[in-house]
Amino acid sequence: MVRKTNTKERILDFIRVFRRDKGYSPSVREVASHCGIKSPSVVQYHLEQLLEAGLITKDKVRSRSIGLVGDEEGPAQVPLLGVIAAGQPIDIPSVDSQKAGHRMIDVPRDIMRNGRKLFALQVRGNSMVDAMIADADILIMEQADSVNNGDVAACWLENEQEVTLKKIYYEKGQKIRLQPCNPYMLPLFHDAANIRIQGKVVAVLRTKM
Amino acid sequence: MVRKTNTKERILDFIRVFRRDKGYSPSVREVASHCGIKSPSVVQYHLEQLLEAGLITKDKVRSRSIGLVGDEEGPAQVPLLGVIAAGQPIDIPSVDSQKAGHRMIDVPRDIMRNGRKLFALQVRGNSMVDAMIADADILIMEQADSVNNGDVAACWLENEQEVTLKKIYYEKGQKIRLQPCNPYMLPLFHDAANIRIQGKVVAVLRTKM
DNA sequence: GCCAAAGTAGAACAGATGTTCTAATATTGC
DNA sequence: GCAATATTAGAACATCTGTTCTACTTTGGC
Repeated sequence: MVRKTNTKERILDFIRVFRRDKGYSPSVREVASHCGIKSPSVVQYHLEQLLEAGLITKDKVRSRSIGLVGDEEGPAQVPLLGVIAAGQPIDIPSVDSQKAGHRMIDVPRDIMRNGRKLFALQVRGNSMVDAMIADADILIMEQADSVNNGDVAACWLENEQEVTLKKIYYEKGQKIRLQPCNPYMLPLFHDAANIRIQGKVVAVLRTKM
Repeated sequence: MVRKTNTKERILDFIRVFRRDKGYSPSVREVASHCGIKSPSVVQYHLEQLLEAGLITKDKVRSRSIGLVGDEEGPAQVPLLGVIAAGQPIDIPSVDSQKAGHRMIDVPRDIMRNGRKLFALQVRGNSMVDAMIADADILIMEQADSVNNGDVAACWLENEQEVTLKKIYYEKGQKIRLQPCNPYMLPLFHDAANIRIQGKVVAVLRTKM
């Protein structure tokens, strides 16, 4: 099966962007069509379970009556947990503690998908120009110990004692290919043992120009 | 006839409470029923006029697609007006026309300050790596013919026939210094006459990693 | 491999829904 | 009162839409 992401997640995501975009909910068949599903009954099948799980609301028989729970309102913000620089590992004090006076960073709504644990780090220095990331940029990251091939991740390199931001590809023989985001630069190869994934980069914001 | 309030007002009021209550819009016949109207065509008749007057939005044929304008505290979004690439000038079709089916881009709330006319352009190609901007990045821009020293602007270079993104510094003698955002790169100098400012870059978003 | 469970596809149906057309009725300006 | 305009009704239609049912395929545990 090629499908990587969960069908229910894709459905939720589609409903979210559709609603945000159009102001009303998609029909069952529109969901099917945009999520690569061939039959409305399949959508119905998943909607019933999402309803049971309390993730959506929905009136019987009413068209376009799907609602998302706990979605709207409340500004889209993530806590700024610290600084990321080349020479020091990321110290994440526990993402949940947003109570502690962390500055909150405004982010685009559409990256706040179903309860992902997101946080922000501010880049210090110019060590990541090879990842097209400038001094003072804000990285929006998701907590993760491991990532999928092609994801951009923040990695701590044990031997080098430094943080780097690269696309991750798992290769044969416990090797990991670190591919710079800048397409003009060449990849590095490391032993998996040398690399500690510290989080997955979801977005980059540059608002101070 | 006993009807005291205007029919259009009653329709608008009903749509408003219905949406607030249910989270989606009523159907034409539901409007009719709750507003004491006997025929869906009458509702259609009034909806057309409300649409013309710009008081509601509505997609043709889509059920329950009525939206109220200026109501619910729209999410922070700006219209994606087009593409920006090295070899072609930016063609901005008029920032106001957000009605035309432009895709709307979610942006951080805090960049939407005091009614600035913002729009978004998607970067195509890798011609702006020197500005730390990657392919597919989203530029959030503000309409502007001129900028202040140090602002990052999109400039059209007449002689070279290309778009570039640089920090702008006005120097003596009608010269303009174009300073790359990448601190490792050297500035260019141009005659002011060769440069047409096309907009000021407010932010850069990179959400597809 | 085997089996149960989960997921997908397709068809079919009843009712909902937006739309259009024509005709009737009410309102307004003169 | 009269005519022009605005509004309302009703019917009819094509399509959209939610729902249900059955059958088929994939997945995961053993």
